[in-house]
Amino acid sequence: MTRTRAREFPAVFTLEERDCSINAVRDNLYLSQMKQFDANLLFALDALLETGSVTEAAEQTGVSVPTMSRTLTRIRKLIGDPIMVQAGRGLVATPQALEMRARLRAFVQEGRELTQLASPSLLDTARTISIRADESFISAFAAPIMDAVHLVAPRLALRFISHGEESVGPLREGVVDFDIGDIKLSGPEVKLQKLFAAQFVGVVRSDHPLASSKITPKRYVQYAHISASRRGLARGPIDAALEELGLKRTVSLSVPTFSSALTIAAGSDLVAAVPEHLTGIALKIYGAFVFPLPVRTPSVRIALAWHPRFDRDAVHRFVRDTVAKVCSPASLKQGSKHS
DNA sequence: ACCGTAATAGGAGTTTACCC
DNA sequence: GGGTAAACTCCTATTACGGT
Repeated sequence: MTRTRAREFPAVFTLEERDCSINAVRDNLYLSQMKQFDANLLFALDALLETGSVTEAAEQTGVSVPTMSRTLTRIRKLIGDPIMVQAGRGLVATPQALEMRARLRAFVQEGRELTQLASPSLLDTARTISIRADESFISAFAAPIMDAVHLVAPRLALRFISHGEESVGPLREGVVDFDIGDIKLSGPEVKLQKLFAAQFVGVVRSDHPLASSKITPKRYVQYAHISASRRGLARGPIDAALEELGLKRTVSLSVPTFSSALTIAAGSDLVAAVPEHLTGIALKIYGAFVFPLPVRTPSVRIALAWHPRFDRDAVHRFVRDTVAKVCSPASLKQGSKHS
């Protein structure tokens, strides 16, 4: 496997392309050269030719003088030429070394560029990151996340897609970079980071009669409700909590998303319950009245999930950190206050 | 196998002693 | 005083050795 690759890109491994033809690769001589080859030798030789001194080349490359001296010995053996010979206190390059110099420079330059490619600057990275999230999360966080991302990585594009069926497949294949929501996935193929615990709040239009005085469970059930459920379910944790108090609400309308429930509630007599992170939008855009639910409902743990194979990816890490910052409880508090 | 420390070898520049 | 050779010093490369 490795040998096949070496045959495909022989020029990377030696300075003499003519000796690295497919025929030469088949040659035992080339294979024995491959065994001795170390790309660092060429970086060292470049420093030696540039400085004309073992001492300075050692300093430049961060090794001791004896190490550089031994490296020069290895280079001499590999190339079969003295490469640099004593001239007074220093060394001078042999004609063969001088002949190699220009190509060596190009090799070193290319090597440096390649290693820089491995750790790209976020400023220059052009890439699209796909995030699968619930629509309420997208409404509340897509814009602030994008703003925070673009402060550091202006060429990164974010693609939010609606929350479909949860599975590891898309994460593994890179079709989806992140999954955000009440993640049920677990196992070695999923990395999780908790973002926040989402509580539900009630929303009505600003001049709704419910907003005129203290909202008790009894008053809460006196008005017709709108429920948000992707699967069209009219019953949820709120109904269960009310039932414990011997109360029952009337759900007159059921819609698939929290955003539409919010929009409809803000322009009707209906009472909606939406995740707390939509409070900002409810207040700022709709001028709605937002209130704590009069019954206790369990909070939903919102987490960020990704596949371990992207764990060390610099862009992934940056987006993860940014999402976590934007969604931190401190940011959420500030966001609600500002709205 | 590779690295660093210490010792060694060798070349060049500087200083000093000696001779004219 | 000036030129020359020997001694000394400094710098650099190499090698031996031990540690990781």
